[in-house]
Amino acid sequence: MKKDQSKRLQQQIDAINSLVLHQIKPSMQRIAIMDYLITHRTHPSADEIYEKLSIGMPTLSKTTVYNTLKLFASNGAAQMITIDEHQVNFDADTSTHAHFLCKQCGKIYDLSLPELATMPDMQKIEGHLVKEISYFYKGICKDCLAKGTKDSNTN
Amino acid sequence: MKKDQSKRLQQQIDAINSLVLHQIKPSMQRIAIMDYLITHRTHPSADEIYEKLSIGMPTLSKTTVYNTLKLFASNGAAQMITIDEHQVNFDADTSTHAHFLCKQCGKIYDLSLPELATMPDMQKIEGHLVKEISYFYKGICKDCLAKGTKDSNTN
DNA sequence: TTCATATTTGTAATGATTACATTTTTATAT
DNA sequence: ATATAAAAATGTAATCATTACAAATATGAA
Repeated sequence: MKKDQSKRLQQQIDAINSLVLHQIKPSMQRIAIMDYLITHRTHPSADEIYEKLSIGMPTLSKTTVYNTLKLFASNGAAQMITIDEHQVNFDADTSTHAHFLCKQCGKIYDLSLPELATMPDMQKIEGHLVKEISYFYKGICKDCLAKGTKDSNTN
Repeated sequence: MKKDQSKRLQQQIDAINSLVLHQIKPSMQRIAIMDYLITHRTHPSADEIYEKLSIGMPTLSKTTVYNTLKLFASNGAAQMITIDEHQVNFDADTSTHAHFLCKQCGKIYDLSLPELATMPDMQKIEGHLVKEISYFYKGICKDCLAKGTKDSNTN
């Protein structure tokens, strides 16, 4: 229907705006990747993005996805999340917020921790110039806790 | 001299104590690895530990180092630090403290952030059970700032 | 000593990420 | 429009940290 199309279009525009805002020249691939990041708030990995996008964009190269995400990160258009020791994840939300990784299902959640947000960017801590901040939490997520409650919740 | 020897011995004992405290049966390799972690507060990687220890312990296997560090981490005897996207680093100090990675020299610093230490372990945040907490900061360290100040410090 | 179990070892995968050379696209000047 | 240079994307082949796995060794109880 018409509404879906115009919504899609608006999303594309949002992606382009974010690129331009962060001094990144838009291209088909960059728009597609940024769009994916904005519309999928699941903190995808490079490989995940590649797998999904290459369906509708068969010529897409995995190298392009890696290069583009690295570009996004260094221009502040995306956040690189190293919460999982096995792969890097990405987040289009570059505001300082915390992440929670469920050790059981592997899902990464956003956490809003208002008391931490008070720290301004680009400040010095113990003499070091801070450019990036990450708050990572790991454990068992709400959903997995609920599932596990059935019988074994002793540990 | 005598003093050095007794100091070394005390360090070994500290390593063993940490293992036993965390329900890890001591072995030559485990003691050596824990001892290395305690006496080298540089947040070494598995490979770094292997390279250094294998000099005085030629039969040591890299797999053992990896397995042992994983064991330490899951028993709370060491902290796994995923601040660097290229490799995992380890810290024998399991108290909740922050880490700072210098993007220029790659060194990892400990940061004591008193206001963050207030959060007790094992609490729930937004319904998720938190078991581990990591605070990561990245930027340019004190030393690199000092070196760089000579001429180019405009950016 | 003997058996069972835990630990270590060495080698061979695995798999995410990167290097690199080639091809394609884009922008600009003619 | 065309030529040309620069930027971006592509595909393949490395790299390299980490893990899987099977064999060897050490440990501890019976």
